Amino acid sequence: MKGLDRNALEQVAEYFQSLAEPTRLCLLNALRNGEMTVSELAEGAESTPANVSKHLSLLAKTGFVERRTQGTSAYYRITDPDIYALCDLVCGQIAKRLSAQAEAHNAFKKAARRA
Amino acid sequence: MKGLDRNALEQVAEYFQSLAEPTRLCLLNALRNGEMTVSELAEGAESTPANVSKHLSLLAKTGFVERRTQGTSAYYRITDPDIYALCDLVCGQIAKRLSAQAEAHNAFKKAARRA
DNA sequence: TGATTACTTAACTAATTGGTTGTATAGTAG
DNA sequence: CTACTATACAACCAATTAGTTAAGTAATCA
Repeated sequence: MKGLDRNALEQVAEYFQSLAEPTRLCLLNALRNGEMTVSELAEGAESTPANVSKHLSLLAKTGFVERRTQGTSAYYRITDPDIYALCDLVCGQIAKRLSAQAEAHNAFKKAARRA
Repeated sequence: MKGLDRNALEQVAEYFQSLAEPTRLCLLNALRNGEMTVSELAEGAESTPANVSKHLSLLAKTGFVERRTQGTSAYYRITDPDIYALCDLVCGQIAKRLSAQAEAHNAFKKAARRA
């Protein structure tokens, strides 16, 4: 990520955009355990099949998931498990921030006690 | 990222959302080389100071950058360089996809030649 | 065949967002 | 003080988007 032209930046942004929605993250997280149908995913995500289907087709378009049909059901699965490395990295970043916040909070309380 | 409640998912989504915009990625990329003023960043990103200022305050609010003023200028810098690990990981993912696409493209051409 | 199930998609609404423009603030120079 | 510079911010607009609703498609079963 050094000499990035506008086109490359847009690709990276689109990648992040796919992950910038709680419901989609929930779907990807559910798919950690293997492929699932739309209705199973909808139940797990506490959403409607229509909404989940829309999110899944976006994730399919951007290459995060793949689709397989069997009978009247559509099974979705993760294309490349490496994306979880990304999610875990982000979770680590957020955890780091939260602990930094906690530390700052403690420091503040300490200072308040001194005052 | 296993047992994630709605709140955690929203935090992660917000994190990704901050990175889901080409101009903001451009700013973060420019800040790899150290702190810069708003107008310097605006020039580098081929945007207006007002627009860049808005993006920077979002990045500051979500904790990606920090602000320092000197004279009439505002200098921004990266809070935690570890975010670049994330960006590089994403670039790697995208590169992987592009090469997969290229391979599929070649396979298609090969098949077409055979037909 | 008709009925049911599972999913997709189009149309719509409400909310969000990137960018622009104009105004306000703060520091600096004369 | 005024004038100028750098930045921030509010108001606004156009475009995008998450979610709902209803209609449409495809496979299964009586």
